[in-house]
Amino acid sequence: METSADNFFFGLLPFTVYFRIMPATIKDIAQSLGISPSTVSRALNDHPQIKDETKKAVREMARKLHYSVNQAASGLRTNKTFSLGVVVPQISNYFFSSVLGGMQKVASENDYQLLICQTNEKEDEELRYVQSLVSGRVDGLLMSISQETQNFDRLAEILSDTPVVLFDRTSEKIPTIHVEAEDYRGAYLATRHLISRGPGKIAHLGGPRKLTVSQNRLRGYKDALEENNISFDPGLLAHCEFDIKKVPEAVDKILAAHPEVKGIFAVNDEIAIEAILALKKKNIRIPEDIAVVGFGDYPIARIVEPNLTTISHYPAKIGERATHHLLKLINHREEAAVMKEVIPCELINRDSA
Amino acid sequence: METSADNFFFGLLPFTVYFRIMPATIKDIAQSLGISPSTVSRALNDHPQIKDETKKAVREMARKLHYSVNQAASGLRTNKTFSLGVVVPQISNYFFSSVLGGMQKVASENDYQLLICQTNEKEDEELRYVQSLVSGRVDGLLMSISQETQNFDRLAEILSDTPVVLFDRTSEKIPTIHVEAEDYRGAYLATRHLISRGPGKIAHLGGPRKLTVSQNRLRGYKDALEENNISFDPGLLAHCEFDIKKVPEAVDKILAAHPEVKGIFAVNDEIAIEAILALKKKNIRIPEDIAVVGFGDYPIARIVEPNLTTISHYPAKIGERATHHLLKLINHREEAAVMKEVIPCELINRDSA
DNA sequence: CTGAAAGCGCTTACAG
DNA sequence: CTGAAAGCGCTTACAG
Repeated sequence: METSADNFFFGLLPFTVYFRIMPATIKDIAQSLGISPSTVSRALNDHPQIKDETKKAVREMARKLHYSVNQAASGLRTNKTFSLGVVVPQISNYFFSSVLGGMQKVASENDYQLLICQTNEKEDEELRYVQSLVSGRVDGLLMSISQETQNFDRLAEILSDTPVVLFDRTSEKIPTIHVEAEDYRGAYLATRHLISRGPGKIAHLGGPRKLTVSQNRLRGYKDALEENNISFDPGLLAHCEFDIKKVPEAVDKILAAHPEVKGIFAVNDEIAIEAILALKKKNIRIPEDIAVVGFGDYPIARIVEPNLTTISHYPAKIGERATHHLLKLINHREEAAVMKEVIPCELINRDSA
Repeated sequence: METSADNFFFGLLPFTVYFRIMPATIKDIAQSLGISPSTVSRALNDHPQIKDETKKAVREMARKLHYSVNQAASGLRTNKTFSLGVVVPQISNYFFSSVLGGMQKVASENDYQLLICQTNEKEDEELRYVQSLVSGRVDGLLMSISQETQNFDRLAEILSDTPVVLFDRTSEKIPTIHVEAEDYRGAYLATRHLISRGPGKIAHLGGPRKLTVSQNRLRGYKDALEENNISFDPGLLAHCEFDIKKVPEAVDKILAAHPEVKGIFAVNDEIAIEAILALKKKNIRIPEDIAVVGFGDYPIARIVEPNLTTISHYPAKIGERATHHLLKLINHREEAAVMKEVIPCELINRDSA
């Protein structure tokens, strides 16, 4: 076994002194070939007026010299960076990391790269990142607004000069393309599913009130109740702010006001699963005594017992569509519009409801 | 309720025609203030020889004109991009997304941004991204090698000119700073924990053979056995390639060869949990009949029943340390060394073993 | 089909 | 303490 000194450094092997070899430029290629930099540039960009022979020679030499275009220089000249900025509240989160996966796919298919920033739900960090990305670093921005953000004026102002697509956490104060999950309809389906199991009260564990996501899911819940002639009872609603630590208390609150509750719809799977854990601790049977439906179809949904019935909202798809729209915005600026695309949700029927 | 037409577009609100307002430049500030661009640049960069008065005026005007530095231009001139490239096999994965979170934190504290690419475990995509990042886009690279990668020559060649730190998926063929979890010791601890529960055979569900991560965890397992005078039995080893679909078969294979097995150590939590699910289907009690230990302390570990005993390896910390090393490499190139930092692991004792 | 020249927005040695 | 000038590596109208 290795020693405990392993805990830190080991193996300080022979020093390597880095010296950054100056990368080859267009000028180097031109010189080695005895032609002009202009021609090299054109050949590299497959300009139609350059002889195939010349192109071939240039490409070969470029390979030989390990040439790769200097993006800063090219970007400075053309005002294109082939980078997209992404601003999310948190990277390490099932939903957002899946969205990022979808974005990366579409971006990469179109030879774009992603500059990803994490706001930690802080308004000032958000503003800082947006500012920095917009300053010549990216051709456009994909953004999901932080929870804390109150003042959209500055943001809207900065973004008015830049193609931007909002996803998931959107705001009407920033008029552009919005891509969202079908939050309203998903919540409606979830609640209807709970109602369909038989008569009884249905509670809702809601998310942060400020977020449109929470609001839309709450609306879906309320409308499903209404459609079934069940009047909305505020005592059946508790907000957990996406904070799983608040769940046991929220469940207690609901149970105290309405011990006879028979279904809970939670704003996301993490909250739903925490609720299941809390209910099980009280020896409440799921779904016999209380049924639970989540939102998101996180990997944990198929691990918890009973397996969580939930709404899948296809985060990778959200990322793909948002990126698709942004690239269209960048490439045909004149067609830019204020609009919303809603990605369909689906009820995944498992054992918790 | 909204109509099903919502599934796609809706709300094609008033068209907005974007026209990118040319952002203010240093020249604009200079003109409005009647001073030279040189002075503006110096003032903005807080050059010591500029009068405080001038600095103040310049900063005020910069704010008024919504000036922000053009990174492409500044980068072209100074050969600094203040961006770090990150190349990972997959973004939407608990381990990597947590590592990214840690990287983002340290990068942002040092005014660096992250350009993140996902290789999908493909050697050619990996090469393509590295190539592109290195071409003047980033000051350094953080990288976790894809499973498929066989040929390190080209990679090593490209990277020899660029500061690079490898994390988690490393290779000695790329001699630089490596940051890894304490895979060997974690596996050792996990296996020792299983052995300590009493006499009996301990199996291992291993990862992709090519990965050093898998190799180190396998070594830890073997050494723990050896230290307890248990000889290694290949019939107790099955490889699942990080593919949860292969787990039931692997469990069957082990159980067929050794029905009396009493502990399983899995290469990661996903595999461990899939094994628990498979065992439960066979009405095998956990941990009474067979105990299970995972690796990684994923969120699912505290949800599965029984709660998974596992090894925590602190992915965010791995990301933080890797970034820290890269920034040091970038800022004091001469101190660059070939070395390895190992982030300590810890046994998280829950109910599955 | 190719070249010479200008210029993208910045930084920085050089000069004063 | 400030300015004029050169130049980073590229692209592209202009000229031939």
